[in-house]
Amino acid sequence: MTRYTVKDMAMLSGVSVRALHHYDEIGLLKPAHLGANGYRYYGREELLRLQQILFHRELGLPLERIKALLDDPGFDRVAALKAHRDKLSAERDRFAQLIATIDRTIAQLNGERTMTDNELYDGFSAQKQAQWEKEIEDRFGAHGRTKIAESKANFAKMPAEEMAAGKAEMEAIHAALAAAIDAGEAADGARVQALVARHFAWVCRAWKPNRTAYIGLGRMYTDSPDFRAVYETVKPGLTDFLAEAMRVYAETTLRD
Amino acid sequence: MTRYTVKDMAMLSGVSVRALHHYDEIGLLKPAHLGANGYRYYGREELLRLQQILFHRELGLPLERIKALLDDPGFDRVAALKAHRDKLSAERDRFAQLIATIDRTIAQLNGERTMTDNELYDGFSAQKQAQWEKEIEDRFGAHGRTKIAESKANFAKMPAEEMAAGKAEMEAIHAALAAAIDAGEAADGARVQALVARHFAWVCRAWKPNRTAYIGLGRMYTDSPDFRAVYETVKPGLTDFLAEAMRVYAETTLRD
DNA sequence: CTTGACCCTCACACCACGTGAGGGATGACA
DNA sequence: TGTCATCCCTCACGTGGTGTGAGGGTCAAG
Repeated sequence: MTRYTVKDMAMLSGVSVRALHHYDEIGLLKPAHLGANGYRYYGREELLRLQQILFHRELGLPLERIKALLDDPGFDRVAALKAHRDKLSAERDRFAQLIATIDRTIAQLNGERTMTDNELYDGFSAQKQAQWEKEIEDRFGAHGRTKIAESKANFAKMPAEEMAAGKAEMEAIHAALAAAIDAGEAADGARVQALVARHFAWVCRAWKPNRTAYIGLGRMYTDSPDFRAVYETVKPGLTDFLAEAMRVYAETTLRD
Repeated sequence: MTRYTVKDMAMLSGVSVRALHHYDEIGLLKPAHLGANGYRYYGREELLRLQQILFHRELGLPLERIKALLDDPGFDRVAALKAHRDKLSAERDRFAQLIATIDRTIAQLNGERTMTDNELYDGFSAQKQAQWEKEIEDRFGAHGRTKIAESKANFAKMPAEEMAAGKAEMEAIHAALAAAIDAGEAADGARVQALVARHFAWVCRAWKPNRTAYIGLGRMYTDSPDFRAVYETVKPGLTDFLAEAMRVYAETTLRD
């Protein structure tokens, strides 16, 4: 029977020895056996549990909740792992997207320098237009895919803590917009416009649109069945409401 | 002149009011003006800085470091973006690794489950599980406690005929290479080169490459995300280590 | 002039560990 | 048989980035 010491576990898993002590303290991961010397000895079962713990921790769940999850007798390991897999691959896609955006931004910064010297505005604007269109395609595809994957999974059941930070922000905005609709607020009202500002800021993380671009994004929300499906599940009427609010925001605060 | 209160900033950025207070306290983000009433008022400048802060924070930088970065007058945007890019791609790779690990775990768990139902999977999963245990034993287990170098030497001497399947042989080589990395051995060292010879023999089962072809295979390992994900799951750094070892092997013992 | 939603400053609580002190156990080698 | 390095333990305080009040002032609308 394999017997791992704390150091072994630490090396195998990458967590610190102190963390393992902590997990023992709070009852999250107890050793299989305690030696007469007081040493902690773990087995294969504990190694697997630790792996589970780490996957959950990766997604930002508090240890207490992880404990509750793993100790739940109705806990399905494979299902949990598959859910993890989906979330991780969504996150990976988001990172890939951010990387692409950064690359383009760097290229743009470099291009801007030579542009001031050369004053080749035409080619630049055409290039930028193409770039922008491509960006929307990228963004659109990834966004829609992750969203649909999420709603296809048990979106309603998912605890708030399990949301990744960026997604949580988007969700928060959607929820606030839905609440605004419920409260009968107008799309051009101050509160809604503040939310749209937040939405704009969120979009700007990956891509900074000008006035027409932002309006175009809103129109894309309304015209695309995929997007519409997603938004309408959050709140009926949200799609058109948001697009209209975005139009107002763009026309009052953005430049072309 | 736009004037944002703490709440405005909080809503726009998604940060809590408390966090803004904290950022003020530590000098990371100070308000543009303080009202006679003591209220914090922020402007567009601060909003932009806050976005920068959040971007860095998302990558896990401590606030102190973010402050130092943003306050550095010689702050190079392009360099910062490139650093971002590197970190993001590292994160993306790490996610890819985790995904691969999850897939393997799921396969393992499924194997355990279907084992009772379907005997076809039985041999496969048992083999894989045994292999996994063996790898761990070799590196850290109570059996091979004598010394890593010893068990590795035995491993290296083990004739290929004793291996049940080609897959097992490959996995054994990977495990031994991982152990070599742990032992701090060099890619051009004798032991590692012996392992690469074994790897070369394995490759030759299906296809006999010449010098450049074998080097190219190594480069393919490093360049292909799929390959990289697999190798990095076995041991971080294994991909590049193996490729380098292959290059040395090819240049010293293969012809063109 | 009230009401409710803001704002402020303390100040203590929290999580998931890091860090170090002080001391025992183990095992390879001289 | 000692020696020395490397493990192991507990105890306990420190840290970062907030959350969560308490206690009290400010502001805009009705």
